[in-house]
Amino acid sequence: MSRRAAQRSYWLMKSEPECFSFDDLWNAPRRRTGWDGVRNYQVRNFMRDAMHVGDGVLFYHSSAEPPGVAGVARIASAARPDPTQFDPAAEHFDPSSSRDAPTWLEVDVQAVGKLARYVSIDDLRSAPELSEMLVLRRGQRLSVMPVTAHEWGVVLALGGLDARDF
DNA sequence: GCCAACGTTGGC
DNA sequence: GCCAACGTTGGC
Repeated sequence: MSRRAAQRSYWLMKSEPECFSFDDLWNAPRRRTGWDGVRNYQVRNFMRDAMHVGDGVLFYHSSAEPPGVAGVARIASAARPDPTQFDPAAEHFDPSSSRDAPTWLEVDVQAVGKLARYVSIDDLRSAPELSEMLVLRRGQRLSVMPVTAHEWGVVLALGGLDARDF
């Protein structure tokens, strides 16, 4: 069953490019990967309750020089248990989680478009229409956060893309 | 590398 | 359930 465009949600997802960049996603098999390692309850709840296949994703480079939106992606799967929580060798192993009642979730994210221009955090701050964007808010540390449909369109335009294509 | 912000932990 | 200590995030 298809979802109406009006129900589509948009997200900004942060990754440190030294760890995993948008180009890494673009070059991955089927241009997609499991977004594992989330260990924040609010983000877990976004994945569980509010994300849907087809939602738009602004792929944001944090701890980059400069930080900014590097590409466009989509949510490509429903939420499922994050396998790294069960792996003692994984960086984000969680010994308190069990397979019967997994604490942490992941979703698949798939790259769908390269930006014509990188949209730096200064570019975002300079756009009056983006003044309420959560990623620009002081002290905002969530690695995944919602973006409004309007902000989505403005950011894509700053990146040289037409939101109607995505 | 600094440090403000803020989520989590754990003693009480 | 309070709250101080601690750990992490992420821009600068």
